[in-house]
Amino acid sequence: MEYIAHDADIAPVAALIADPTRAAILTALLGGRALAAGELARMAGVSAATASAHLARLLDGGLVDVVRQGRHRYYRLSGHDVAEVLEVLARVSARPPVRSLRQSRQARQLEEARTCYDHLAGRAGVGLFDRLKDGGYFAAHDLTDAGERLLAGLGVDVAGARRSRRRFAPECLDWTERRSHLGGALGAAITGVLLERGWYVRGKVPRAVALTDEGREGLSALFSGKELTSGTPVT
Amino acid sequence: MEYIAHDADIAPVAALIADPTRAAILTALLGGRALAAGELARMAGVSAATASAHLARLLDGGLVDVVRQGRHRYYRLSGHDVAEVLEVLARVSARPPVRSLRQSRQARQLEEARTCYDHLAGRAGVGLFDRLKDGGYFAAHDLTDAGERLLAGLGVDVAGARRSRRRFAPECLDWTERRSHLGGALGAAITGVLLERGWYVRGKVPRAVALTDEGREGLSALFSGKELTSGTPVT
DNA sequence: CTGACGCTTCGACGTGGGACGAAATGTCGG
DNA sequence: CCGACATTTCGTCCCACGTCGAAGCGTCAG
Repeated sequence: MEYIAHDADIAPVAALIADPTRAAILTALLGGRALAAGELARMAGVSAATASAHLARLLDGGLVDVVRQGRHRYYRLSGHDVAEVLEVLARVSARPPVRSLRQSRQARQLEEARTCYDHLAGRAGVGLFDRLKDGGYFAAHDLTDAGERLLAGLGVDVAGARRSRRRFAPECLDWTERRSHLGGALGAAITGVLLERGWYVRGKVPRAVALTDEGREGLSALFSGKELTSGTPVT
Repeated sequence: MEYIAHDADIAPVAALIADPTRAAILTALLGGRALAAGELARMAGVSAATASAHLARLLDGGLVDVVRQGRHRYYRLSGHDVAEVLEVLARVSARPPVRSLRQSRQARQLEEARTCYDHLAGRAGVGLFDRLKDGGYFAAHDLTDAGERLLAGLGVDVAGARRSRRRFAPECLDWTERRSHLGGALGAAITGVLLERGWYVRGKVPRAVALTDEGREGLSALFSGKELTSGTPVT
């Protein structure tokens, strides 16, 4: 259960953003225009010397680019991924402490079962994936022979999914459940069949789906009577 | 030219991630499982006391949740947006210093002219938007009367674009040019006409498009002889 | 050539915060 | 009720870093 190696040192970049003055400079630059050092100093409310030191560090860290033009030096964000970091950081920084009732009801619906792009997610997605693994239908990022037969019987075009240019069966980390569900071409193919058969139907809230009675019976029969437990073990 | 108010204090959250020990804890939690305090201390290579202090700060900052279970305390990331921050931060932290020749050639093609979803971006997109504004065809986030006539003559279904549920004419910040181009329903409609007329054709690289000779002439005539300059003024 | 201006480098100062060991709190097994 | 264990709190040390004024480079105007 290894994940893609994405262990770049996060701390140094975060440290660059962590200083209030540098954060002010970066958000000023978020507008997309290149700004002169002096102007940034004024905006951030520090002396030219201080701003210069900060800009040097941001430059060294690769968060900004500089364009020398006459006796001015214009700084700008070094790329759209930097802007993305700032925006996503702003989003979590502005997180409201609590949610309204309406929002929390919708949130609960989405936690139960929803689509993630085109495949099943939420407790339902995680549960389905667990049952595929527990039943010996799926292992090591691929279907077993038993799994191929199971899905063929259900009407899933596994061969077609394999020919697709998408990744076949990547695990997709589910953040309300903090566990993985099945994504990619296979996840989409399975979910397509579930919706066609009417085992799941789309709800009013955009990405929500709901299990129908037929779906409950069908899935139960498919996995030969095992209960679909939806407990949330912490480990 | 105001932007959406998104000026949450970024620095405090960044400061939480900026410490190497806390960053190690957070990335350990990125796997999605809830982990006990002692385990996190071991993973981060610090004493239990130190880890505890860090976890308290992360908790206070709202980056992690805690679940008390017996004499253990299991910590986990507080939401998927936190995970998003970490991942996007990892992406910029791992940025390769230089690009291969092939990549840089493709990058140059894309910088010149490309589609952004369904509308024109890159130098071409920014240039087109500038000429619309400079010619008095577009102002204050909407077409002027002259602009309506200009685009009607070209065959753009402006009325249809207005009826669309998409935003009509939002400015879309272009990160290779660091300037805005035209997006939304209107941007898509215009780009559709440009492609239909063969003024731009799609290139081999996925999102690349290229200006044809007819396109050069047509645009030149449209804007009554003004040159299409592609200089890059910094301000 | 000279003065004005923009920016960076240098030197010195002060504070914030991360590290650990030891002791306190809390929880489980018997 | 009592030891074993997990976790937090407390006290202390110390270094890293943000801040500014002054001095040093470049660049432009005349």
